[in-house]
Amino acid sequence: MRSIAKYKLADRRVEAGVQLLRPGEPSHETYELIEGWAFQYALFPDGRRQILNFVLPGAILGFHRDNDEVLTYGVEALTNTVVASYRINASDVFERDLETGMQLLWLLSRDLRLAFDRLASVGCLSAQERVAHLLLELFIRSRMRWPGHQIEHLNLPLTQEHIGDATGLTSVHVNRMLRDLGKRGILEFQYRHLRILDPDRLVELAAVDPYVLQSWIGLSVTSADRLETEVD
Amino acid sequence: MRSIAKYKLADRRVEAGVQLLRPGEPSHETYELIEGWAFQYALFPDGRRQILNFVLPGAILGFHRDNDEVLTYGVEALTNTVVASYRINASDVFERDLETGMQLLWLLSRDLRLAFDRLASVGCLSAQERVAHLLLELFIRSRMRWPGHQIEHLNLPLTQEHIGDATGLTSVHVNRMLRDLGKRGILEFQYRHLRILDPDRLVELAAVDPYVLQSWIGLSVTSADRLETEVD
DNA sequence: CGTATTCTTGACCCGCTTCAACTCAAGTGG
DNA sequence: CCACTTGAGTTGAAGCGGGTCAAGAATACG
Repeated sequence: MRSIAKYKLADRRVEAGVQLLRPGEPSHETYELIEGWAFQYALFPDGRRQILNFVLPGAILGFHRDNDEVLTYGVEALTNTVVASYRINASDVFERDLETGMQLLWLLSRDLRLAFDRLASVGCLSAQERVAHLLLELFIRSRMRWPGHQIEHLNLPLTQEHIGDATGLTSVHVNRMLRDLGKRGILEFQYRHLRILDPDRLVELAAVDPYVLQSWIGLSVTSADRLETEVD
Repeated sequence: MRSIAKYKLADRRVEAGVQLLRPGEPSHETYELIEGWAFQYALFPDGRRQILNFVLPGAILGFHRDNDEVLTYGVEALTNTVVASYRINASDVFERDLETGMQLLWLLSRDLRLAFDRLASVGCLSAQERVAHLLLELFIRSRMRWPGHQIEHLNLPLTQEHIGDATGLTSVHVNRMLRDLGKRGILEFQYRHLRILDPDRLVELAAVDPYVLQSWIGLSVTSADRLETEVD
């Protein structure tokens, strides 16, 4: 993220559970997630919540064309995180700076893909398939982001309630599905710790098209590469 | 769409029901929808289909960063349409052309919002609310696009099966919900013809946050404005 | 330690699906 | 002009997947 760094204001530590952005507020600030996990969500009047996307480092949050645009969804820190603030909007970017624009375009197109995948999952699949689908997605994105860790073994900072809110299920039923998946020897998820037992059956159960899978891997790899340049 | 016009190859007539882009194929061509309706969809091995987005004129379809990228979703013409073909990719755009890049960024961010809205709807709402939500969205987008027509009266080229595939319901149950909505005096939808009977109750039933509604209106208006420049 | 989340499990219930039959409109060709 | 076809809409009956409610167990945390 070399190019966007020009617009940087400050780094900030944000604790788990804190609302980075709230729906209904005007978005004056644009954030980049530097460290940790967060998620974007939509809220309904009756209190129901839909998790729209889980956010890993490198993502840009709250970017809009106009600074006084009102946010229609929120962002909450899932773990303790570090975020960078920027003062930036679309006109700034494109008048001055191609590289940044291209990065934003790439990030947006990745998020759109992920949104489409989850929409397809929630709209078409059974409860068990949806849970499998989500965990597979997070496993792959996380693995590509931090390739150093042990195979088929991963810490996911999620409660079963988060999984429920992301898949359109109740946490009670998520629990049953996780238990089933364990009994069937496909995956285990306990104490925020995911272990893939049978990758092939997981991919099949999650009804993930080979091309979709490839695109997840591809986009995550590219994302990591891209972020490497951030260090220098 | 003045700036993107440089990359234009040809206009093409496409009949209703034709697949503009198929999942699994490499995407050599980028299209702009000029006239008519289309929709983007994901397909599962067992034949289930999720409609991801309904596409109105002005949208860019099949745009990717690499020309040999494989498509993970398809596009089908809903009515007879006219599309323009372009030979273009991300590197082209940004190395040469800011204005086009900005348009693409804007279109992508609009599509992401719509995807998030539908995801929230499918994940959280009841069958009746989902149907109301979808029809309200299409009503507003269509109305903003073609503002000339009669109030609260609109032609939507959808079957109940399309509504079902977009909302994650069966067409049978969509039928029952439409019937209910009619009896309750909220809206009528028959013979591809939508009539809003009680806008206020519709907005409330669809659980559309005022800010979301505002953003739909805002983005559609802006879209129309933007597209106006296409003519000159 | 005690307290608060989170997880787990069972019993019951309801919204939506499934299956199936029938209606209705719009062609199409003899 | 009517018989046949085809796709969409309509309605009912029965079953099931997932929700709801509730109570208890496990784990994290101060």
